[in-house]
Amino acid sequence: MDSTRVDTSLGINLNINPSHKIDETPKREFQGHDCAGERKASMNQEPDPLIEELHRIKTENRKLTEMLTFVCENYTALQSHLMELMQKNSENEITKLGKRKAGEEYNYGNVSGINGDIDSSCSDGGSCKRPREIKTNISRVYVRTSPSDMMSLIVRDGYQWRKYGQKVTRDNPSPRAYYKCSFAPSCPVKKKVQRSVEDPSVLVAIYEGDHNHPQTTQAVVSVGVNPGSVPSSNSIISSTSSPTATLDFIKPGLCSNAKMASPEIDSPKLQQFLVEQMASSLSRNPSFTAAIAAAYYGKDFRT
DNA sequence: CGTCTTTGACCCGCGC
DNA sequence: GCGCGGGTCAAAGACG
Ligand SMILES: [Zn+2]
Repeated sequence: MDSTRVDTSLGINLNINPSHKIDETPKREFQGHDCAGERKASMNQEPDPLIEELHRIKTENRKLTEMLTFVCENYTALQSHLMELMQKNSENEITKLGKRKAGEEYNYGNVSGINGDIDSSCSDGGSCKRPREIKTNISRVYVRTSPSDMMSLIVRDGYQWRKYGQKVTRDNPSPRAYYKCSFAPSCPVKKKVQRSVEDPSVLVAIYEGDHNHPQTTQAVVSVGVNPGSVPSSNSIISSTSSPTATLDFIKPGLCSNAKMASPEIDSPKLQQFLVEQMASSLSRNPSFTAAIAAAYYGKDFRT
């Protein structure tokens, strides 16, 4: 039950309640052990208030768990966004010469959707054929695998995929696998999975498009508590202090779809508020970006 | 028997 | 035009 392991050691000021009620966070209930004295005091009386309080604590605990799940979800999404920004910065600095060499080291990131596809209209007058429109949003996810499935090239993300190709690429000794969603053609999502050049225990999954259906296997959006149903437990590399925080796979693009899966978490407006707040808090901290980069490379230089 | 994986062939864009 | 590299197709096989 260490659902508190994803602690916000980054100093993120998470105002879950917009009305600054953060002071009455039920830390006391969360600790659980220190309630002994309190319970002993109330043991002399009838057990009704005790049960009542227990119930309340249970509810609160569940609420907190949900909130934690949600926060981690947003955290992952934000991280991907940060990767995107960092990649853009790197590309600007590196310019374009030696783009193949640059691609080896700086191709992490997340080109999520809104790529400025300006000038999609045919300015040329006549044939406006654009066979490869990039309207699908592409997201890149790094997944650490256990050394046992070193050659499986499988990322368990809750969806069902059908492999339709595998190629050996130029810059990477490990092959790249091509997957389509099993719901194709109704669901046009594709993904590419390849091992990282730097760290062969890290899989790089590139997703294109959004699913228009729920996940086929549940028990994926679990935080901290791993139900053990996933044998090849993949874990996203996402933390600054510990090299691998086992946030099970959450795709940033799914946040819009996942709101039907978690309808009780208030409103999407609050979600956006949370994301924005986290973004501002994180982007204000310059060492965070460096730490993220370090975490993505599996190294651990703490300033 | 249906579904998924494997794997060589094929296609297409790009640089020369 | 040609070669190269990345992406996809589809026949054959594996698997349940
Ligand atoms: Zn799908």
